[in-house]
Amino acid sequence: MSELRVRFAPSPTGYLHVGGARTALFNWLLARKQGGTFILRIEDTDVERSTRESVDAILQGMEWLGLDWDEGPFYQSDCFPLYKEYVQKLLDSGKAYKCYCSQEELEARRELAMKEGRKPKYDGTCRERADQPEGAPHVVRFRAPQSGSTSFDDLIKGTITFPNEELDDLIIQRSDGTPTYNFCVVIDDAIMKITTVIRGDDHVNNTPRQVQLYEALGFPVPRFAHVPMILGSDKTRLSKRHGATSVIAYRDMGFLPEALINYLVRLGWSHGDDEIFSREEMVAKFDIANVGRSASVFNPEKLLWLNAHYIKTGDALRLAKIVQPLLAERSVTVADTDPQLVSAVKTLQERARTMVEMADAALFYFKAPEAYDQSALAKFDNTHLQAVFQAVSVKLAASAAATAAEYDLLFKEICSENGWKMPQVGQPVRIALSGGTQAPGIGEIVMTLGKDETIRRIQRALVVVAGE
RNA sequence: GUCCCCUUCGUCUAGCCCGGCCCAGGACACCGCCCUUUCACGGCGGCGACACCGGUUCAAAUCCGGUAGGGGACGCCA
Repeated sequence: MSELRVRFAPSPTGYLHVGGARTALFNWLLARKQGGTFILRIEDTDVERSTRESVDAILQGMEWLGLDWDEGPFYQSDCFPLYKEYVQKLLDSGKAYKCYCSQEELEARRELAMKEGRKPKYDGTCRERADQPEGAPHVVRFRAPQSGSTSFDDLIKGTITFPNEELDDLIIQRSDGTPTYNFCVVIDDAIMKITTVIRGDDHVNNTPRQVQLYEALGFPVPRFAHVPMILGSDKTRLSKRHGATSVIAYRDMGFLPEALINYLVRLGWSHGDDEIFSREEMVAKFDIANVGRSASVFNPEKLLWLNAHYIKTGDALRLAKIVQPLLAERSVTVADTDPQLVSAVKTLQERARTMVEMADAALFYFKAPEAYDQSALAKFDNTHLQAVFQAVSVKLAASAAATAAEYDLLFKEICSENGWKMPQVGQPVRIALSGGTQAPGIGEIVMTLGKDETIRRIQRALVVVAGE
């Protein structure tokens, strides 16, 4: 039994998007589950469009998601001499030939074919050409079989068969001497001894040509698993106009990597009715056989729900480290291990769906309100407010309470001593402390703020109210 | 146009391979009720789907055929 070797092979022409991330995840999961090897390979044969920035962005995205690779990253651009060797081999054995048709000619023929309702494939003009004009610009084409059919067993979609007439002689080397994608993947996957190719389903049409190439080159054909696409809400291929598609953009919007991973793994794959998966559970339960055959729509609402779940159940110290820089952007300076910050995080874990929401909601803990929600304040008459603030100040100053529960008890006492109902006290105090009406429980706020700061804010509110 | 693939609630999906347990289960969203000092969390309930047509069968979401719809590919991009 041979050991599993899989790879993720993005082309560095943009950031890591959610579709690519899911493909990488499925590869990673299978490798981890079976104790195989996960390889990262950068497909940068298109020198024009490949950039260093994209490579960095992809690496950064993988790292953030915790998808670590065992070998690589390998760059196809480092292997050009190797590809050339194989092109020559094919040329020597007559399995490839030089084609002198110009791009303009090809373009024109393609358009004509389309217009006449024919398949716009290469017409084979140079296939049997005898003369080899010295120094004339040319590409190298693979001499593909023209009859019969080519098929492969897809681990997800089952057996797929293509009639060979549908496949034309694809270009394996450009006129500038660089190799093309379909040729390089085959060489690389063969040389890296990839046993299972897991990739997006937009590649199924390429697969029969690649199978022919493997055979022509004398390489064993790997197994294939084509995972369905991720679509936008209008059921077309997911793109920028559907909103964010970059993995890093989700990080910046305050999503936790485990939430995105959990969301992605459930998109197209399932394990009964399970929804929440830890990394370990995913690895243990993942099976390519349970990947669905149809495309799925990316649903940001569900991602948000998952994110809320992971914030709710996450470790407060770790979350504090994540909000801290967000707070800094909002000009709040606090150490990420500051007990007050950790306490603030704890009071917000059940209320924030993203870390950005948490940062915004935490602001009031570190900045006393500059203004109060007037319409909320207007629900109470001025003398009542003054009486409440007065009573709270006095009671607090004399109290030894320190926990949220003890503070809650203290507010209950204030209520019973003055014949007030809880909302009559809680709401004004909440406004005095946070400026608004939407905040954690009073006891939690007071505990997080500390007794002294609480009294200061109450006093200030008293002055403002009394001055009106 | 040609080829390839796909089709269960609005969305993600279970069930389909090995027909009956499915007048189809779970989750997100939505609606309602409860909990409650605000906002949330949570609990309970509701709404809501087998694309269509035909066949096989005592019985079909499940098997077979066709139709329609959707997606993808058709590049000296990957």
